[in-house]
Amino acid sequence: MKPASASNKSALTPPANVINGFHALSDPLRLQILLLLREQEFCVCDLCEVLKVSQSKLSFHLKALKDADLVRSQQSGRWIYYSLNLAQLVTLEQYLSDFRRFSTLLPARPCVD
Amino acid sequence: MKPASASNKSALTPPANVINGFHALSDPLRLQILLLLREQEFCVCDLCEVLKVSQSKLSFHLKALKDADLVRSQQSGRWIYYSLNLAQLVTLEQYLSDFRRFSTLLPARPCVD
DNA sequence: CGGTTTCATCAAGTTTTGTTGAAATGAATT
DNA sequence: AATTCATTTCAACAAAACTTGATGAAACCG
Repeated sequence: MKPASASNKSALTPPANVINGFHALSDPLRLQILLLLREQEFCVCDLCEVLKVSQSKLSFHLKALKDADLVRSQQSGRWIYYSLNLAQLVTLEQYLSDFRRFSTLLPARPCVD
Repeated sequence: MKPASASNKSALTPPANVINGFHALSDPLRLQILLLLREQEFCVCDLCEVLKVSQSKLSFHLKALKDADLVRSQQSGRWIYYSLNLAQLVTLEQYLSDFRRFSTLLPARPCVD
């Protein structure tokens, strides 16, 4: 067994959905997809045309975004429409904002009582 | 019949520092490093011990964080202290918050003519 | 039914990332 | 200047991510 030492404060493993989320955001094409979806839903073939990429390539990246829960898909006849999942974006935004909130060091902030 | 394709307004390439930033955040060890730096500066050897990883491995990830401008390093004698760069974290947070602000689709919004 | 459209998935190959241990750098100490 | 300590860099390998072209499944149309 492991002693709960005082220096054990922040050995927390970051949540998987956060890791996956940031990874999904770390690709230019995937970010462009998200930028487009910000304005409206898109089916795959329209995204292909707008972004000028092959369908299988797009499918690969849409899967990455979906696995990261950043987009949702919804079938309508032959088409599959992708849309943003704002909730997950907010989750990631929150995670980043917690860095600021819990940080003891603020940049160039004078220390006043 | 195909749905009307959207206007080509947002074909913007996302900025490199954003891409690099999110990539740097997409690794568990790197996030743990940032979590530690949130509380105080650390030299490499202390980080090694706390995180139980080899020095060269840590060095690799610190370089990734530094290239992404998420941390700064500062030499003091033989030691090199790493600290958070909150400004870059705020930049990424802003980028995410813009998704919300500029999004026209709110979740669970009914479609009315 | 047979053919076409839309999309996902697969296999094979390529590129990028990450890991490891050893060697190199560079500042302090003796 | 030799040695020690903290850290980076390197080379070799392993693992993961990405690309490409082909194949397949489901929805639709005539």
